[in-house]
Amino acid sequence: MPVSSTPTRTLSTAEQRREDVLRVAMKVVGERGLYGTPTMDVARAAGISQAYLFRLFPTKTELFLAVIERSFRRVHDTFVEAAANARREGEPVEKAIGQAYTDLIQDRDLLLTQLQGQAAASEPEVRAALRDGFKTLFEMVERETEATPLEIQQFFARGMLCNVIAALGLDDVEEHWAEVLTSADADEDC
Amino acid sequence: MPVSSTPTRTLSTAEQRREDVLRVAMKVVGERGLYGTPTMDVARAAGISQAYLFRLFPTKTELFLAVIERSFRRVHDTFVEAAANARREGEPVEKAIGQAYTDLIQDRDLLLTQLQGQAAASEPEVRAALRDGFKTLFEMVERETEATPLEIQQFFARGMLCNVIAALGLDDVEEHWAEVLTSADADEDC
DNA sequence: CTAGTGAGTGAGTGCATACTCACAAAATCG
DNA sequence: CGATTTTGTGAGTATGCACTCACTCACTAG
Repeated sequence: MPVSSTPTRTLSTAEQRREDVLRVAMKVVGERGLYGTPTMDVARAAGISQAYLFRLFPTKTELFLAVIERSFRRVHDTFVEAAANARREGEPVEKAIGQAYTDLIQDRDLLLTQLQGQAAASEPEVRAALRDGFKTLFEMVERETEATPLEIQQFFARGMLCNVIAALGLDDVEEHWAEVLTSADADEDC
Repeated sequence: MPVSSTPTRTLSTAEQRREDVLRVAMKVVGERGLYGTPTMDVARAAGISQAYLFRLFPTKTELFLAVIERSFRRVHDTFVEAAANARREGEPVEKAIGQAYTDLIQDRDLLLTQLQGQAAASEPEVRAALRDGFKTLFEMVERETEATPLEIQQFFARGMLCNVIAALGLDDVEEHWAEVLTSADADEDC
């Protein structure tokens, strides 16, 4: 384990590479999921050989799991940071969370990754990772906000709706039904 | 096209077979989706040869599309029927829809099929079928109920949450977070 | 009966793809 | 410097799977 190395380096460390791979893997895997994405596509997108991809992640499933975990971590960290900021500034945490939320749903890859994870939940390891991710997320929201159980449920429900909005590309559909489903307004007119 | 045939028949008509196949296909396809489900599995589950499966559905994608359409049709018809019944009995349509809803979410295969459809939405034909299904569903709900746009949005959002609850099997998880997410209560205590 | 049609299959074919291995070159260590 | 570790690859292999083809058999019309 090289620790005291010179900063000039043309090769990456494996850890760095893994991180790079995961970032681009979220794009590729988000489209077609665990079963539909050839490892070759991931390798190509990451700019490495397929052989080396398999050295970084010994199995396709493990790569997929890492993608999912990264996806959850991103959501989690974003919320925690927003809440911490709000608290430090003396602003309402609810608002901050709301803002973090609208930031996150801009990230199409993130939403698609979530969806693909759920679709592969028949794989026990994947299901376990998803349950764990949701549990952590849930408890964080419960801890950081004053929201009631019903509100939290609605919060997550809305998140799931965002996933399918991303998958169907409803943002670009200019029809009444699509606009109602995608609308983010809090006001309710009769 | 045999129309005036005797009712004793050991072979099925192709139409009948197709329907049979779709019914069992919802089970199989719901687990692993378009890319993850070998056609052989569907054929075996339906009790026919793979060769004949391909005569009934010329391509795997077309089979998948048929599954999705069937899935949407089931949801649609259930709601329409419930609404019609309620109206005939002079009962509130909202309640009837709510009841139809809780009936539908008992059908795990149906929910999983929906989720798998969404996960395969990068396939243009699939995406088109999903958009069409949602549009039809949306307009039906809008027509049959008095719900506000926000309510309709929440209605669909909750449907999406049900899909992932089914996928993760949260009904069987006896932990606080899972219970809150799966709870169907309308009452909100402080 | 015979001829024709539609249900149904066994046994492939060819290609995609998860995973491996033998090897090269760069970095680091002593 | 040479020895060792670590990043990285080209060229496989073996299996799984979508789709095909040449058939057989059940049924019906005439």
